[in-house]
Amino acid sequence: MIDIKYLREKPEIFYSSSKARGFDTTTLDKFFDLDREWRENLKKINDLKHRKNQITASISEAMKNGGDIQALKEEVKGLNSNIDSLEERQKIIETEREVIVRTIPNLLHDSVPVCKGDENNVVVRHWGVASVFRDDVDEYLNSTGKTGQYTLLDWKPQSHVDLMQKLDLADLERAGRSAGSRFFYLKNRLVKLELALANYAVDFLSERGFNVVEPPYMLNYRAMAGATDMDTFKDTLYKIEGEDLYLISTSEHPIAAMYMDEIFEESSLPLRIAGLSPCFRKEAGAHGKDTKGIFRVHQFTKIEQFIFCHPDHSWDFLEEILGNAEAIFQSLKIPYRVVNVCSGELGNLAAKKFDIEAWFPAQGKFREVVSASNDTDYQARSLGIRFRTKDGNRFVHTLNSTAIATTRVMVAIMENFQANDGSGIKIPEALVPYTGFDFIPGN
RNA sequence: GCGGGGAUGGCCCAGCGGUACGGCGGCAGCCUGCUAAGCUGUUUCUCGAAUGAGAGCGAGGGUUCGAAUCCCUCUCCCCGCGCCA
Repeated sequence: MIDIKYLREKPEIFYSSSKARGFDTTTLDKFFDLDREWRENLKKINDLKHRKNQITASISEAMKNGGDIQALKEEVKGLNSNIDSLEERQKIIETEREVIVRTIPNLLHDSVPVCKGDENNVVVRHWGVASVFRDDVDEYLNSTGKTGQYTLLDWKPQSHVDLMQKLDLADLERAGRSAGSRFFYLKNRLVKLELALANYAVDFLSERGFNVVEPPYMLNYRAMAGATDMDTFKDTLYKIEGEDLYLISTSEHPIAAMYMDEIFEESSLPLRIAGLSPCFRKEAGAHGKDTKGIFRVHQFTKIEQFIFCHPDHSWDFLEEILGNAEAIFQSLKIPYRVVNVCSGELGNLAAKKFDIEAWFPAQGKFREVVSASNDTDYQARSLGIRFRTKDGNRFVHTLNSTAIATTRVMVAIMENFQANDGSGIKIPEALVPYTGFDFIPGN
């Protein structure tokens, strides 16, 4: 959540940031109304309590000296009923204010492009020589500022759905029956490929100073509410019936919550953590999009980068985690572009976000495979994660980025490295030590 | 799941109906040539421009003029027992 004190101090900054995001600023008006009443109420309550404390002390005194205390007792009872009713009102105000404050998005970084839809996303750079079918050349060039390099294909690449069926790598129909749409049974060498990707990402990040963590796959409300926002709750989280537990939608959340209410020594920052977990997502509102295959699914495995750091360095670390993700895709030889995501498309937590979009030759477009965000102190404040300084405790900054979301990367590999006769899929060289094979053949 | 013991400031710990003791660490200052030691003060949150006031003893209720302390419910941790891949 945002800093209430700062909101009181500099309301205009929050109004302009909210406007750029397309966030309804009447919410901010409501906050200030409630906050004013809250402070007035607090003053009254504290004055009454002060009086009560004085009387209580004089009762104590009177009892020692054998004075009369009946009248004093009556006065305290009167004060108590006043205090009770004011505190009841105060609780209501606090709850309402809390609900509102939690919806107020993080302040945008200056470099975030302002927009409504995703049209103003800024392409920062692109990498690789893409395989582009002749009909998709315009799309590819327009998506790379006309400077993207490519190999022209005169044959239409097959979709990953067709490839998986042809090569017996997944069973989607049976998954539909036993679990529902957007689920899958992975099979054979695709399972090995997934394990290889997970292993590869874990090794890659370990070598770059990350501690590897496999987190709980469920969180209680308090941890989840601290690590996420209401949009995530509404649209993506699965709840366990009858328990205070939610299935995680990314290991970002359990890892952020891992240090809930803790205080780091400054010397222990930055703390780099690589999270490995399945991710469960409702994908509400995604009807009609990517209904086939494993591109958009309710359950997938992801290796995530997470960093707790000193506030002065978080923008450097955003470059670091984005760089790590890029290095992974370069090592896999998957062409991609980096996008600076515009204000209207940002989540509430992120002050700035870069997406990496890989080129998918069968779909003929760039699509999101990585999201790298700096949440500044927003998530840390909700979770109470601080570090010690000689001038008191300050909130850390938190950052997160995908390293590898296995399903999407497997789709990218299938689409980019399929043999032109549909006979199989080549495995990127960097993965071969992990898979133990360099090709997925047909039967 | 059953029994027993716990949860107090950054950390350790006392208090067990009269408003949170002491230590360690941190910070500021004093003091010796430096360091160590020693001495003094300070150390959480909220409101307030400020003198200041309020809150805070795992969480939530209750009894009382007054609750860290007594009562009830819950959470988590430790030690046994049970169950278990």
